[in-house]
Amino acid sequence: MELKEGKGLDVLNELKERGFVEQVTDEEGLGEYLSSPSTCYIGFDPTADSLHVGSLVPILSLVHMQRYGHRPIVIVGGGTGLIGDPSGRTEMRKLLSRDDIDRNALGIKNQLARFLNFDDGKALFLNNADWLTPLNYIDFLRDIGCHFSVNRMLATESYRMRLEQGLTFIEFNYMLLQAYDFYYLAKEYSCFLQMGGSDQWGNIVAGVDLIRRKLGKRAYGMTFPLITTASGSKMGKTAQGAVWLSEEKTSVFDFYQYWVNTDDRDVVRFLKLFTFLPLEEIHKVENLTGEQLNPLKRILAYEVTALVHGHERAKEAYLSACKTFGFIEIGADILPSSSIPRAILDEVSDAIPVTMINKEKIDEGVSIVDLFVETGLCNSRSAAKRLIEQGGAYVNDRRVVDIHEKLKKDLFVGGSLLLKAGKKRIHRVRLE
RNA sequence: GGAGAGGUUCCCGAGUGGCCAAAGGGAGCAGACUGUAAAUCUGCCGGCUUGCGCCUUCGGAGGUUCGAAUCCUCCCCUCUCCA
Repeated sequence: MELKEGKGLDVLNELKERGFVEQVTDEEGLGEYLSSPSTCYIGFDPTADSLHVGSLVPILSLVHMQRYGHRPIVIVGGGTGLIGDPSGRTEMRKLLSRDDIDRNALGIKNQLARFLNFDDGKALFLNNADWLTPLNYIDFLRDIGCHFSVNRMLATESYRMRLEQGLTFIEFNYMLLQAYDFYYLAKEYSCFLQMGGSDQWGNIVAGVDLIRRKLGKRAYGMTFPLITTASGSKMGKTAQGAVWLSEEKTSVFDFYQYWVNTDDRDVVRFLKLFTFLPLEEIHKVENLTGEQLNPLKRILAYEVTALVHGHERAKEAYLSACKTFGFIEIGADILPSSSIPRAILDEVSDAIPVTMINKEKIDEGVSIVDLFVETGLCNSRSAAKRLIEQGGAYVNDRRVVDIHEKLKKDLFVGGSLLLKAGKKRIHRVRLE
């Protein structure tokens, strides 16, 4: 990963131009802070063992920081995860066990290692359980609690919406703990910038205040906008659930497809947010409309997939999609920095998710309905039948009309067969 | 601890003894149209079944009844007011 030369304002400007910045506590001061190599941090909740598309913005902001020579710190909330952040929630979070949290933290760390360089302390991965669990309740109240005004806490957006629903005391403490994290990092790691989602504003500001009071130093906060799609839904949510960054949870092909299916209105915005393609190049394609956006969508999908899964896997997904949806020439002048293959390649690569099936089973013929269920393309046999009745089921690109159809061996061309649910969801079945 | 209100299928939300697998909306899925877009239109949208139909569901457990999401009892949970 190449390093960028530049002053603090440059990172800030790049982040702003790319749409990463919602709010900053003190823009001028922050610019100054970032004018020399500095440290910044973001906390991630260990609520699952994988991050999803929604976490991409925070992750990539840290990557930008590292590229400009700053030191990102990732905090995994091993301690705060035991509490549960009420921000942006209308219901209390499910409390996780310690084991769950530890396992999730590990998964998250492995994923982040794909994005950030953790060598030689260029980025740090810390677990706040290390300093939160040893805290003594009485000491904490006296040292930290005395700096917080309940009146002001209640006035914050994050708590106000919860006051209608009910808020437990354990959750009410979350803000103090996160503020303490920031204070601790400022003290121990000279980290004076915290970033986070817009729902974190209250927690971040609390930390900034605490640092001022305890250390007499100036700290900064920055929040990212909540990224929604043009049609109004949250990023990374589909009927199947979240779009995950881990291959086990969301196949590379599906991941790629998620991005190709981006709404027209979002394409340029997403190129800025989710790829590292130079802004000058993106500016040049900003005015493309209609069908011309298709190459951009493919590039967007390719680039994001490459960031998350690597170029090889991205290429496979891209070529698999081309096989199904057709190849279009992507001009060399369109976003030239992208390494998407621009010529027709006839490599035999395949990123379509695969299910293996026992050979013996096929001999007596396997029911088409069962196969759709087994591959996960349908949730139940009823759903599979419905799909067929509605004409959305395909075997090797032939529409299935009969619910009772049994698939025989001869349909397995070269030992494999292609199932489609609708026009976009594809699955391969191989004999073993 | 006391008083009241409430917990319905993915979400919101109707339903107060049979016509309820449960209105309506949203989300989602499929089809048509397209550009793997959006919008629109049509259909679907608990499970099993070719189908007649059968099974499971209305916070939980019991009960009344030929029959319960609807009535009764106990329990759990949430909210509001009071302490």
